[in-house]
Amino acid sequence: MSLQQTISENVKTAIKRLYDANLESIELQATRKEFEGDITVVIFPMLRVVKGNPVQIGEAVGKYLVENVAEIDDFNVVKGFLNLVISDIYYLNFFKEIKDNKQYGIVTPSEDGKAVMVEYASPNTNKPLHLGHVRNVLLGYAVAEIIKASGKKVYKTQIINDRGIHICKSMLAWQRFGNGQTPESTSLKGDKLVGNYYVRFENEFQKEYGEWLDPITTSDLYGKAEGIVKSEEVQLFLSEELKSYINDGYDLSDEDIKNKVHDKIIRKFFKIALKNHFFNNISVLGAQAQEMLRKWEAGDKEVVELWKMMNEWVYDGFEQTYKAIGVDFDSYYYESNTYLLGKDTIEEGLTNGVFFKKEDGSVWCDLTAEGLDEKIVLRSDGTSVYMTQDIGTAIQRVKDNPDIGGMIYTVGNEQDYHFKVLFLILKKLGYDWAKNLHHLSYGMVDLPSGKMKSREGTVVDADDLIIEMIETAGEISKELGKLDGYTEDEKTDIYATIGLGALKYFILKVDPKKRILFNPKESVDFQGNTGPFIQYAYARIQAILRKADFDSSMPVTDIVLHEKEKQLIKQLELYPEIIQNAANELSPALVANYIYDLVKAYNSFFQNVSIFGADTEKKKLFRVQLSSSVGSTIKSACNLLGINVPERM
RNA sequence: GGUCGCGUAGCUCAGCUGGAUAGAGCAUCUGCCUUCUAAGCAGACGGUCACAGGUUCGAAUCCUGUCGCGAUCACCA
Repeated sequence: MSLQQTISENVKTAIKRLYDANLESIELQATRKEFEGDITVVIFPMLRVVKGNPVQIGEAVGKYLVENVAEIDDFNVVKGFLNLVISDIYYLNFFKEIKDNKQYGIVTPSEDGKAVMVEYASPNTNKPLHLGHVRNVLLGYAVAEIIKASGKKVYKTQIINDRGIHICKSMLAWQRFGNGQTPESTSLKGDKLVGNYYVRFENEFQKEYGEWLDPITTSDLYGKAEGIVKSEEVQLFLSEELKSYINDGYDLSDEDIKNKVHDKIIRKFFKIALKNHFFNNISVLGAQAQEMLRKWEAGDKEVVELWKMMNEWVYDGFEQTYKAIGVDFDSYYYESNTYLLGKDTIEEGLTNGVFFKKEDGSVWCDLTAEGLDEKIVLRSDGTSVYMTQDIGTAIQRVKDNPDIGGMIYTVGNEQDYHFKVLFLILKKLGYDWAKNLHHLSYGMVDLPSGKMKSREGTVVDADDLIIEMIETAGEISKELGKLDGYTEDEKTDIYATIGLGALKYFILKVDPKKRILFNPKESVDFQGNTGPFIQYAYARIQAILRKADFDSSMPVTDIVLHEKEKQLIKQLELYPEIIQNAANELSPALVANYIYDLVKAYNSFFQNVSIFGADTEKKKLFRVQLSSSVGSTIKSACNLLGINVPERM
């Protein structure tokens, strides 16, 4: 029985004996720093069944507990709070139990238990990975590790969006302007090379579009747009935009200015509204890209070859990035393989009434009863949509891994609605695992200037970012000069550990739901609540352990604990619960914050309590053991976040 | 407009299923390296927890409304 349970039971007994009343539950909390004690019983809730003064009740219960519970040494009552002082013996015994357990806090998955599949990364194969992907990958990986540590089997997977018009754009640009360039011939990472051609396509297309759009008067634009855009949409856009012009101080009572502003807004509107129309119906490049997609779908040999070649380049590039970040996958699913999946399921669903067919032949799912809209699951021409393949892929994944009991999708919060619908449909289809589907929804990573935009060149490239972080770590390290005497290779390793640690912690310490503001100029801190702060504490502990070249394995149970030592043991005590909470909440931030608290407590101990200068041998021994235990807990928790710890820094 | 999420110190964030005087880091200011790594420690300064109601012995936390920011509402993925 845990101490918390013991206390709860005894409080109940005390209330029963003293007041002849029954309590269902007892509220316990850690005692606040400014009061004496370790665990606090909150008296207020008891007032519902016990009539009386909370202070008097507290006194009475406290007295009972001290007399009847061996672990409780003393008590005090402040208002309605009964603060209990727990004996050093309890903490020393607890520490004795965990000090040699390298797996402390981690639950080994049972063989026959259900597995959880975690999907993350999910890149398109036309562009390199950027900061947004970094958050995705770090979150997904960390959540997978945390769930594993909480006692479940985990599969890590991703879905690669390797087909569609966006890929054809890069392919076409490479074909037309590439002159046979390859990653080898250019010494570029494959994803970067392909990304360059995607950008090239966009530039060429914009040129073409601009030429078509520019010489035309606004009245001509209205003519072009007939039947494509509704006039209400134009008006709505106009009135919204006008507001911002008025805010900016434009004087719209002046006819001349008014007309100019109107003209500008109308052009802006049509530039957005007609883009798809232009691409689909007028653009030469657009027609070529679409032709390429048709050929790909028809299995045209040349196109498929090109597609395979360029995708391989991209995959190589991605693998390098994943490796640099330090994440991995157990399986890969490719959209080109899964996009046709799900159709059979739709057919089945039609016969048993989950879906219905409209006159034009398109198939829908009616979710109005659940407060959502109707959702299309099959086009009128019988082809799949996004939803169709996600249904198919989910089912396929369970077929591939029959022990799957649930899945987690790491995808940005812009797709909240999609996953709500997906999970609902899978439930309606009657899969028992559908009740255990979760969308690990996270906020966007934004820049001070707003969203990252590739056209404005504000995308923070993942590889560049990693290199920058490592360089910064190197510079700081050199300034401090603590790694003198290490080889260049060893130094490079340590810089990478620190730079990546800073980046990972920076991203993971924030609640996934919240959006992150990333300022490339200020970049990531190395001081305070940061990755290096934690790594530094670990490195210091290792220095202590290196110096303690004597046998320190003997348990110590008969010393008086220093306040800082007690704090540390209490913090260690929390670790198993933190892992379970983080797994339930799908929140690596809980682990990150836990490590931070643990490290703060250790640093305080380290600077205020002398380890080798302890006044008795036993205390010295104990402090070395405590340091060791804190060190391995830091390492263990950092592992859950994918953060490495250095032996020295 | 409908739906979802967010709003806590100048900035970046904690604050668990409601509990004591709302906590950290950065920034600013004070101290501490001839003793175990100062990427650290000890301290000061800094708050109408967006706003208004409600539930409660007790609300940053739960409920309702308002405001602000973001996302989403395709036979795109």
